[in-house]
Amino acid sequence: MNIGKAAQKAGLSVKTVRYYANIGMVSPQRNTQTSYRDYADDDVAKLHFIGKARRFNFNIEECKELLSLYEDKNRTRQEVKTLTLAKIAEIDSKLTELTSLNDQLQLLAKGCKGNDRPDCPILDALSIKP
Amino acid sequence: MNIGKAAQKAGLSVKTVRYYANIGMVSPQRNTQTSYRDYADDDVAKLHFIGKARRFNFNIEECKELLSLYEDKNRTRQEVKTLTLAKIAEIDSKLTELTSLNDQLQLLAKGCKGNDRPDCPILDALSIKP
DNA sequence: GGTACGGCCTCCCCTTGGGGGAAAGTAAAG
DNA sequence: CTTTACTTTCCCCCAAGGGGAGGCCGTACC
Repeated sequence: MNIGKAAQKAGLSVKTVRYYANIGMVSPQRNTQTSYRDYADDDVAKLHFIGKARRFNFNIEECKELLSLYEDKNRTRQEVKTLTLAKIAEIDSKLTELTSLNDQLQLLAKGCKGNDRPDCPILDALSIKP
Repeated sequence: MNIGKAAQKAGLSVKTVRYYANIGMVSPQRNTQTSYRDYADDDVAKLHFIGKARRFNFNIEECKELLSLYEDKNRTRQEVKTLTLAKIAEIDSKLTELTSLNDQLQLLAKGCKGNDRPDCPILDALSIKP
């Protein structure tokens, strides 16, 4: 099937699917006459897999790894689990950082009356030297 | 003072400070002979302010707004507080998203024994169509 | 006076993960 | 046959700088 259909089936944009082809992540056959990309069901399954992994915050490089594990019948669960645990740790650290940021901003906002006076404790806080 | 000293005082890299000058966020005087940038204490204070706001996850455009409020003696607290609350909401939504992601990955990892068997519930989950 | 070293300048390419759009070929429908 | 929709390649764009080349500038040292 053509790229438009494949993209639609996989729930991705045509641009995205073409990008994945360009970086060699999902390489469809080519129609020798028109040079249109020709996606097999198997390709669409891969695209779908990648889309889901991306939504799980795996980046392109990690998606490539997962995909090669997905295609490798000799893979072990260990390899996949390691990648997943690393991703969890990464998200955890991001969560910690954002939570702390949120707390600090909440404190700032709380200290500010939000009226039309020109003095502002938020700006003051941003001005203080470390 | 030269850019190196200014960057050091503000806790930023020289590249970053030069970038801020290029986009017109902090525009130092120029030495007419050497064309070296010449940072006043006031410029350094602004750089410092920006650095802190960036660490609070404000992006460049938002930093520009905050900076203009910072420099505007007629500003109101309301404007600053509005920006801050918007940033809090943004971070909140990111937190929600990441938390949900984390939960789902935890579930996947828990369902996987992580041994050397080739079948893998994580990959299976990524393969399921929506 | 020369020279070695470090700081500064501009300019250009690189990053992530695609988006937007132009120019041109192709397919399907009226 | 013409219009419209789809596809192709190609190029530029985003944020927020990082890395490095090639060329001035200034100073410390011999």
